[in-house]
Amino acid sequence: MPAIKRSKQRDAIIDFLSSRTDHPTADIVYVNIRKQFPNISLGTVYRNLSLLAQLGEIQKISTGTGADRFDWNTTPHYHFICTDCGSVIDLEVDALNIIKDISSISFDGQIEGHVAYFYGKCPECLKKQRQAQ
Amino acid sequence: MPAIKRSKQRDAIIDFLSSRTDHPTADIVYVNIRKQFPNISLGTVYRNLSLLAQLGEIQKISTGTGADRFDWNTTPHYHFICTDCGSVIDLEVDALNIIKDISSISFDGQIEGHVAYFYGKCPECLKKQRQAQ
DNA sequence: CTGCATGCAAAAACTTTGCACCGCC
DNA sequence: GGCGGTGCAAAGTTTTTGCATGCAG
Repeated sequence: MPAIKRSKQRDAIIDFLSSRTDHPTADIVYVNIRKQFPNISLGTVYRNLSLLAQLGEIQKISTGTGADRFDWNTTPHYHFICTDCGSVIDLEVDALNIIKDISSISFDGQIEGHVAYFYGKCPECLKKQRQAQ
Repeated sequence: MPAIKRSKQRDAIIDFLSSRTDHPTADIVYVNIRKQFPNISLGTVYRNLSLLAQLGEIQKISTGTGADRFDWNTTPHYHFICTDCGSVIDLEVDALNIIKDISSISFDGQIEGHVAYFYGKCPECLKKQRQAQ
């Protein structure tokens, strides 16, 4: 594999992601990095996000609705996706329990990782719903 | 919401899905249904798959790589996705354990459902890997 | 009849890629 | 200078949608 050289654009992408906890899409990253690098291209953003995800420096989240999102928080945790507004929120769940469940699975293949998404209504949308009644 | 009328095309899609356990993509459904309805359009396939998923009659699986897949098996179960060949395999895990974990999550929103994907190498690819060595 | 479902095609949404150029080591 | 990264644009992939027509209830 080719050597990896540092670049200002990639640094800026990491900086931006580390400043957010709301799991931005590639396009949101692009729009924001443009404030600093007006000439950066969407292709570069995608290339770097893919690279960083492969390196394990960020996490890619496929919500199943709309564009993929990216999370700088690589510690084991899970995601909640609001079915009303689409926002993605970190969940603190003890991964150990789920990992214990995995070890009990009878499966001939080799399980190397897992992701879990929880769906429902986020606190914001719950509040709005109650107000509307 | 509008009333739902039965259609031969939708019936055929359900029939096809119920005959498979390999979680076909919309395109695979399309190609196969065309044997029976040569004039069916991809749009109709997508419309019906979305509808059925909303009704809870099938399950949509966003693997994060390539097109979404659809599963006729709506009983609680999880999916294994092979990182080598992309195949999707049903996993028999006791959902109750995971649901117990969920109830212990401290979260102000309302969790209504969850999905989990497990990644790794499927039995087939493991075998090939061993043979190649 | 009424209006939902379909076929068709265009377009939208999202992501990847080829290529020439730029800049770091 | 060599090689990886970038910008730009084109193309690829997957999914949605507008509209006229067809068919179920």
